[in-house]
Amino acid sequence: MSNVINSPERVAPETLARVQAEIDRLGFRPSRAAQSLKQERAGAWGLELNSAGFGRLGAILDIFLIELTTGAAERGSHVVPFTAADSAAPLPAYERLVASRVADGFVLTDTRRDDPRPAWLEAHHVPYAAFGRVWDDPGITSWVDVDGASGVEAAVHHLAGQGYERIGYLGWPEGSPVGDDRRSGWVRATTDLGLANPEWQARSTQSLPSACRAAAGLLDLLGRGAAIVCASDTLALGAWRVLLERGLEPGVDIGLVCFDDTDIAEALDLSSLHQPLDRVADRVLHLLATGPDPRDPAGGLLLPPELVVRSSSKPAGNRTTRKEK
Amino acid sequence: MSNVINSPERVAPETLARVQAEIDRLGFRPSRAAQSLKQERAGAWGLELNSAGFGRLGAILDIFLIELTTGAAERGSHVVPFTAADSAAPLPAYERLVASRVADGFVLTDTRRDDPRPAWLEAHHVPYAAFGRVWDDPGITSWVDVDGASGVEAAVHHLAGQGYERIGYLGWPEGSPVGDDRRSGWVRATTDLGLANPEWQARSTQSLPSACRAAAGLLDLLGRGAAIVCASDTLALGAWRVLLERGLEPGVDIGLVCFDDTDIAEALDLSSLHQPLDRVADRVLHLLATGPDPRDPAGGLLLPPELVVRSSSKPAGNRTTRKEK
DNA sequence: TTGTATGCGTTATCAG
DNA sequence: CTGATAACGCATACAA
Repeated sequence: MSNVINSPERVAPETLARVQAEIDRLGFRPSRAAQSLKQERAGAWGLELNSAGFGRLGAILDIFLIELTTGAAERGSHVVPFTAADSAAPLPAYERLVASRVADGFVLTDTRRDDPRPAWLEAHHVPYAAFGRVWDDPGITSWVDVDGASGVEAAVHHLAGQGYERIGYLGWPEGSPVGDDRRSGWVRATTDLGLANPEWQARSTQSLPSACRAAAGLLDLLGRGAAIVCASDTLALGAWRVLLERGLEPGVDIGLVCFDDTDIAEALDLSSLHQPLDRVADRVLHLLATGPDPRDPAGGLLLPPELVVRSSSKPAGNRTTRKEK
Repeated sequence: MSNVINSPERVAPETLARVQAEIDRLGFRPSRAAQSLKQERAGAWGLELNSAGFGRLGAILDIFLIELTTGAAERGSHVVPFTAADSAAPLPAYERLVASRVADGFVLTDTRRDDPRPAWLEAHHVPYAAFGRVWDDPGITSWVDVDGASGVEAAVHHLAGQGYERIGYLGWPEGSPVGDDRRSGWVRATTDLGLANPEWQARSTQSLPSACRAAAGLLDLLGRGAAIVCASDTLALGAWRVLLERGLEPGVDIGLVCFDDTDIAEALDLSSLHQPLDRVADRVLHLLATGPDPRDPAGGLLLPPELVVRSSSKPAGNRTTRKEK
C-alpha cells in the first residue's frame, strides 16, 4: 500500500514495518513518470542555457547550475536544461516544454530589458523565478538578484580602508542595467567618502583587448598608488595584464578589486566580490515552490555579495615594501 | 486518433488532414509523463555535474552540456543534470535516477582510472556513453574522446613549421591518463622531427602559482626564440604571465600553443587545440541511442582536436620584426 | 485501519 | 482503414 510511503502516520505501526520491509527487500522506488502523470506535475524546472551566459569568460552560471541542481534534488525535483534554437526568440522553446509538460516552471537567467519571457510566462500562468531582476515591470517580484551597487560600494570602502585615495572604476558601456547598477555603487561610495572624481572611470565591453585599452587609459589618469574596481573578472583580467606589462604589481602598486569571483579571480589572486549563488539558487527554488510572497509587494530579493580579499588589495602596511625588480 | 501522430502512413489522407487540423486547433501536445509511463522509458539521459569538471578554470564541460542539450533535443530527449552528495562515491546518485526511472542512461564525463561507474552501469545493464576514455577496461567501447596525443603532435608540427626549433612541453604531473596521453604526442612529434630533448619539459598541477613556477623553469632552459606547448589553458595562462613579467611577447619572443581552447585562450589570443565538443556530444548521443557497435571491437572513437592558430604562434616571418620597447 | 478501484494521457492491439 | 479499449505505475478516494 502506498499509504506507507505517502502518509505513514495513517497506518498501523506493525503493518508499516511489514510493508516497509517488503519495500526494502524488493528495492521498490516509485516511478517518476507515473507520479508525474497522476499528480499532473513534472517535478522539474526548465533552465534555458543560452550561449550568452554560458561558456563565456568569467561565467558563473555553471556554478549556479550546480547549486540549482543540488537544491532541486533536495526538494525532490529536477532541473531540465534546454536551449532555444534562436536565442533572440526563445519563447517557442519555453512553449514546447510547457506544452509537453516536461517542466512545471522555469528559472530565468540573463534577464534583460525588453525581455519577452516574464510577460509570456505570466500570460500563460507558468510559474517562474528569475536570477536577475525583472527590469521591465517593478510589479513583478519573482526574482532574486545580487546587489551590485552595494557590492561595489563595499569594495570601495574596503579599498579606502586600506589607504587608497584615488579609486577608479572600470565598467561596461552605459545602458546595461547590471553595469549601471554596479557603477552607481562606485559613485555613491566615493561621494560618501569624499573621494569622488567622475573622470576616474573607463568603459569597456567584455572583450580583453577592449578591457586592456580602457584599463590603460584609466591607469594613465590615476597613476601608481591608486586602486581600481572592475565590473567583472574579465575587465580585471585586462587591467591585470596592463599592470604586468607596465611592471606594476597588483596589491602593491595598484589596488584591484573585481566582481563575480570566478576562477579567474582566484587564479590571479585578485580580491573579488563573490556572488552567493547557493543562496540565490535556494531562494529561486523557494519562489518557484511557493510563488512570490503577496505580502511583500516591495520587490524581489537583493542579496549582498561577499568581498573576498586577496593579495590584489593588500593593506597599506604591506604596500610600503616595494618589491625589488 | 494517435495513429495520425505515430504512424501517419497507416491512415487515410483525408482523415489525416481532418485529425491534424483538430490537433493544430486544440494545440494538442503529447504529455511526456504519459508517454514515459506507456513506453517505459524516460526519454532523458543523466549527466553528473561534479565540481571537479565544472566551474573550474578552463572548464569545457559547460560548452559540452550545451551541445549535449541541443543534440538531445534534436533526438526528442532531455538531459537531466544531477550531483552526487559525495563526489568520491557517486554511485548512489546514479542508482536513484535509475530506480525512479528518471534517466534511461547516463553520459559520463571526467572518467578516470579506477572509475567505479562503468562497471556498475554494466552490471546493472544501464546504458551509458562516456566523454573520455574508459581507462580500466579496453573491452569497453562505449566512449568518445579527443585525441590528445595527435593534437599535441599537430601543435608541435605547426610550431616546427613556423620555424621554432626548441619546442618544450608544459604538462601535468605523471600519472594522469589524459596528461600522459598529451605528453606522448610531444615526445612522438619532437622525435619524428629530430627536435627531441627530454629535458625541455616541466610539470605542474592545475594551479596558477604552480604553473608559473614550472613555466619559469622551462623558460630558463629554453631561452628566447623557443616555443612551448601546454597541456591546458590554465598552464598556458601561467606561461603567459611569466612571459609578460619578463617582457617577452607571446608569438614574437616565445611561441605558445595550448590545449582546450577555452575562453581564456581566446581572450589572451593564444593558439590552442580546440576540442570538437559538438561532434563529441553527437557521437555520445548516438552511442546512447544505439549502444556500442559490436562490429567495432577496436575501442571507442578518438576525435582529433583542431588547431586554432592565433597570435601566440605567429609564422617566422612576423617574428623577425622585433617590437620596439 | 486496511484493501481495492479508478483515472491520469498515452500507445498498441484488436475487433469492426 | 478506423474507432474503441486495455495497460503502463502511481495516488487517492472510498469501501470494507
